[in-house]
Amino acid sequence: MVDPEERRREVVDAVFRVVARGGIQQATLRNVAAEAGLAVGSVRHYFASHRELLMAAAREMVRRVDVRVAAQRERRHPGDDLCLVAQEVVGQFLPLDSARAEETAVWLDFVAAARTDPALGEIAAELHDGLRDVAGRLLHRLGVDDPVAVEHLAAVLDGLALGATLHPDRLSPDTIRAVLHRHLTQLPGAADESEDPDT
Amino acid sequence: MVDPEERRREVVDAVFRVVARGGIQQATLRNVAAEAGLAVGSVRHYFASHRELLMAAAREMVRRVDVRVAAQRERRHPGDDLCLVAQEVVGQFLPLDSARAEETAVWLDFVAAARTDPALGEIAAELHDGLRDVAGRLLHRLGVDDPVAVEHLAAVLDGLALGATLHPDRLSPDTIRAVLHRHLTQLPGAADESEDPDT
DNA sequence: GCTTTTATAGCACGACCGTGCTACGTTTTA
DNA sequence: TAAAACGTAGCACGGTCGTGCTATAAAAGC
Repeated sequence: MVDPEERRREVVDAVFRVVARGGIQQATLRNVAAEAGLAVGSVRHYFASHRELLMAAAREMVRRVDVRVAAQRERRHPGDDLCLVAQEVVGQFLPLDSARAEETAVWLDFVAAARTDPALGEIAAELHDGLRDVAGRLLHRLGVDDPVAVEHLAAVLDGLALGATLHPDRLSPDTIRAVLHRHLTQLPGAADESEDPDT
Repeated sequence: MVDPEERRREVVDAVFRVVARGGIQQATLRNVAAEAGLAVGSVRHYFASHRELLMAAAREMVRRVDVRVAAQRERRHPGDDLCLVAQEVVGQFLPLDSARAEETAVWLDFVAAARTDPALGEIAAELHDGLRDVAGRLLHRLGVDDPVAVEHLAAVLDGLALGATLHPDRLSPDTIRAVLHRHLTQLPGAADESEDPDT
């Protein structure tokens, strides 16, 4: 009758809502089941354990980011201003609207939990690698190939996400955009051509 | 004959160790008491409730950062290379050695928890304001007064702390220093800082 | 038809939690 | 010296948690 795949997604969505509202420690089976409108036993029919539920949610987070990056890659055009494109791409990871603010909040809780949870840590590492990959590709297109620059940009993105999630009143979307613009326009070697003929 | 002040500090230290090892959700009264070598009732003699214990720990975190900043301010000399001084000051907030790595890990858990805990949130806001204050003062000394630059530097610091805490194997202290150096030497409007101590 | 699998729900157990309360030496005070 | 305060410890209660297990109705397969 019901698509198991969809039920799982519904439950994972419930996890996201619960975590966004009350933190990851509130993501108990009972709370998630109530949020999803199910009984605890029903949730456990789809997720064998609490841990598995949380890992599924983490993986879904990774998937959503991947989808977003792919969509952004589709949308770009060769004639666009590279710097503007870059801002849009990295903006996908930042809480510039309420939907992404919620996602970022969940992200923060998960990565913090990942520090002391090896299983989650693996997934968090995937997330971070993905971010660095995007940053690296972006910088390469801008003519910057310094690996330090990649870490630099990644740090700015993480820092902005963290700051805006923790203190949204002091780090508005406009300020985020300003910092982003500042960072991208100050890249050295962006205008001149230090082309690498290896690719 | 024990100094109550010192007992409290010992217990708070135990909190830090427990959080660093297993995350903030492991900082239960029982775990902290065991780590401190006390009974639960004894801990509760100094901290009326679990919440109060955690808030005391958070406040102690703020205090330590303040102490560190003050100490750094003492140490600087007028003739020093401003950029190097800046790196040292700002490095006080980053996990460049194991002690600070532990502190940063605890910091991450606390600020993540602060998102959904108003009491902790207030303390976390203090922390963030302090960081921005230091960043602003530093940039001012370097001849930069752009408020966006302050947010930019603060974001880099937060991002580096987060990245190094979550993935210490991929973001080594050397890399952190490189990113920091990169950020500080690329500041626009900063006078050329190399070997000209008498300005 | 009948049987097997699936979806949903609920109960009960053991573990851990914060906390109110009491007990009992030891130190300080009057 | 008697009394009050302090430091330390522990018990017990009510609550929440994950989870093993069972029940039951609906769907799927034969």
